Amino acid sequence: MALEAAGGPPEETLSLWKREQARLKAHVVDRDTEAWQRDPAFSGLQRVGGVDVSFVKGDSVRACASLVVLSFPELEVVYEESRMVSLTAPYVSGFLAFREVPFLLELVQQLREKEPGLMPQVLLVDGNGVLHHRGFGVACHLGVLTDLPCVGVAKKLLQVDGLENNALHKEKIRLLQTRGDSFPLLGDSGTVLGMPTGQPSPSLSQALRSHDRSTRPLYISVGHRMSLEAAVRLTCCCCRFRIPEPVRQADICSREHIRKSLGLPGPPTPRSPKAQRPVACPKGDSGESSALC
DNA sequence: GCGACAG
DNA sequence: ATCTTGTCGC
Repeated sequence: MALEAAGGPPEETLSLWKREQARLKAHVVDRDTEAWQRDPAFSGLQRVGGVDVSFVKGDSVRACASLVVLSFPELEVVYEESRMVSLTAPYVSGFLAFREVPFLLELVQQLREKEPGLMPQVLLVDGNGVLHHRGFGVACHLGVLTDLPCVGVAKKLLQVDGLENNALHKEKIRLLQTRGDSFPLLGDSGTVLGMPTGQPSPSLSQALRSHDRSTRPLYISVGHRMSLEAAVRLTCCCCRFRIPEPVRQADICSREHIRKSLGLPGPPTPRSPKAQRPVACPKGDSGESSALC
């Protein structure tokens, strides 16, 4: 029947999607637009949002989209909303936004209507920003459509623009010693490649060690309305563990929602005997890396 | 044919 | 993304 399970979306669809990405890309702002973004302590920043989509195990359609808002710098959840959704678009590398963004957008709009005072001042998005085949990943996409500052936070390196997770890259990762350490991801487009409209695209992404006890880096890239420097610094300030709290809480939230909606076994009440501590941020520089908070 | 492939 | 308990370590 009308199942395209075999080879993914038809070429025609991908072509439309590419055009849409190119159109929206023109609206991306890859620099700081807010005063707090340039402040060494992020003074003025009070709410950081996170979004995520989790999936139902054996189901390729049902999923749960979540939006959470955390106070800053305490990182306490002040808002959370989850919604079961029916996915329409399949996952295709380079087109993640067409699968997830429509639902995330709905969550943001719902918040805008019902609790405008809790609107986050920035969104951490699970996935890439400008570190993308065409320089327009899901974090850019959501950023432009919501006009909110966004940061792309990916757990794996998307090997585009000549970037490779090879021995040299792994060696650079090994040199990241403490949280806040990072190195720039330099693609080929710095020379001639890159986008048609003559976008120079200098390193707009970095590999970041987000936690002292985590070897695997995060790949941070500009989403919208924020500089890479601020994006990396902010991400680090949001990390109690390897994954920044806003994204981590959104993930927990969506998975929990799925469990409930499936009427599953009792949720193991996670005891929290410890009082939560405010987040401490990285200290002075080391080599090419820098981080202040 | 082979390798790559954010979530 | 998801499949998964116990386990090793601080």
